[in-house]
Amino acid sequence: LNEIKQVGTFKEVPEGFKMIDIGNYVKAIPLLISGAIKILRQDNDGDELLLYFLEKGDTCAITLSCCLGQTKSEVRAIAETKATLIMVPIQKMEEWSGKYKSWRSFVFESYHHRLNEMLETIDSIAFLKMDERLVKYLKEKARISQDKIIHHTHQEIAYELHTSREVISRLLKKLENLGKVKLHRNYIVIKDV
Amino acid sequence: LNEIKQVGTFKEVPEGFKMIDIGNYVKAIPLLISGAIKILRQDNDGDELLLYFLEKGDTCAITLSCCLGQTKSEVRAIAETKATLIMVPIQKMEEWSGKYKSWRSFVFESYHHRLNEMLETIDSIAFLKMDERLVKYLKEKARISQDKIIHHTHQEIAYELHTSREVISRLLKKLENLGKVKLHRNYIVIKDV
DNA sequence: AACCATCTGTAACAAATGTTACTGTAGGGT
DNA sequence: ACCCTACAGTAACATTTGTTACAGATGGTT
Repeated sequence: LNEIKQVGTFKEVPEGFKMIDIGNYVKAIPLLISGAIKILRQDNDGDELLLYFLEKGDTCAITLSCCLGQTKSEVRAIAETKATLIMVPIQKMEEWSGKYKSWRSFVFESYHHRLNEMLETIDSIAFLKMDERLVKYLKEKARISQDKIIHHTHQEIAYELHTSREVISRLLKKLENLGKVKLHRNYIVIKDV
Repeated sequence: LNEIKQVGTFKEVPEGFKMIDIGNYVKAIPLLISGAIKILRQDNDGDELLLYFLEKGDTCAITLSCCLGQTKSEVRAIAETKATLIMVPIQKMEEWSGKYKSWRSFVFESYHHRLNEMLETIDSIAFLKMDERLVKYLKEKARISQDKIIHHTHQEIAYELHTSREVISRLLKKLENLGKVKLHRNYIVIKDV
C-alpha cells in the first residue's frame, strides 16, 4: 500500500470519458477506487458490444495483459459513471509480483474474476434471446448506477447489445405493457424486473 | 524445468477423454505437451458451446484460476485428439510464482492468451452469422487435427456451435454446392475454404 | 443378402431478429 | 411561442435461424 501511495497517481474522470481505445498502448495500470467503467468490444465494421463493467476494487485484467505483452488494447474502456482511480506505472507490476504475495493474489484474482465475467458474457450472447439479454442489461445498469432510472436512448442500448434501435424499442414496449418498465424520452424507469 | 520434472507426473489421454467436467474441483495444473484439448461451456439446459482449443505449450488459465480460488470448474475439457501432458500439483503454483520470474511470465502469458481467445470467441458469436461461424469452425478443426478430413457428424458440429442439426446440414450443403467441401457420411473433406 | 440403427437431405413452416420507411412527439434553443 | 432536431412508435416486409416431419442413404452386423 505504501508503494502504491508513492508511485501511483490519483485521477478523476467524468462520466463518458474514454479511457482506453482499441489500438492504444497502455502505459499504466488503473486501480478503480469508485465509480464504474464499461468495457466494449468492437469489430472491423465498427459494430459494438458491451462486455462487462469494472467496479470499485477492480482492475482491468486485459490491461494487465497488455502491459506485460506490450501489445495494443483489444477493447475500449469508457467511464460509465464518474470514477476515481489510481494509476500505477507498468514497471511496478512485474517488480511487485515477485516481491509481494498479496499483489500476486490480487492480480490472479483479477484474472479469475475477469475470465468469469467473460464466460458470463458468452453465456448471455450464446444462450439468451434478445428480450432476456435486454432485461439482464437493464438490471445490470440499474445496479451499477444504483438508480432505477436508466439514462440511455434506445439507440445507445441497441449499440451496446449489438442490435438495432427498432428491436430495442419493440422489446422495451413489450416490457412496458407487462408493467416492468416505464418509458420516457431519454430515460427508462425500472419498475419490476 | 527441474522442479517440474521432479513433482510433475506424465499423463497420456486418448481422444474423447473427459478431463474436467463442470463442477469438478481441480487438483493439478495440466501442461500440454502434444495434442489438443477442447474447452466447452454448458448452460443450465445442457446446451453446449465450444469456447476454444488448447494446444502444445498451453495451459488452462481457467484451471489456474480454479486452483487459486479453490472454486469449481465453470467449463468442460475434453481431449480433441490423443494428448500428452504433465500434471503439476497446485501448491507449486503459488510457490513458483514467487520464486521464478520465468514461471510468472508463463502464467501471465497464459492468461493473456486465454483472454484473447475468449474475445475471439465472443466476436464469432456476436458478430458472425452461422454460415461464417461454420466456415471458421471447419478451418479451425482442420488446423488443430492437421487433417483435411473432419470426422464429425452434423449433429456433433451443431452441438459445438449451439444450433440444430438441420441448420448445419443446410449450410454444409451450400458449402458443398460452392465447391468448398465434400460431404460424406460421418466425415467432411475440406477442399477450399 | 437382408436388416437395422444412424446419419443425411429436404421441404414446409414458425419464430426471432433485422431492415425500411414513415409518423408523431418531446424538449431545448432562439 | 415557435422551430428544429433527435428520439420514439410502429407497420410491413426480408432474412436468418429454429422446428417438425418425413424420406432416403449408408455402412456395419447377422
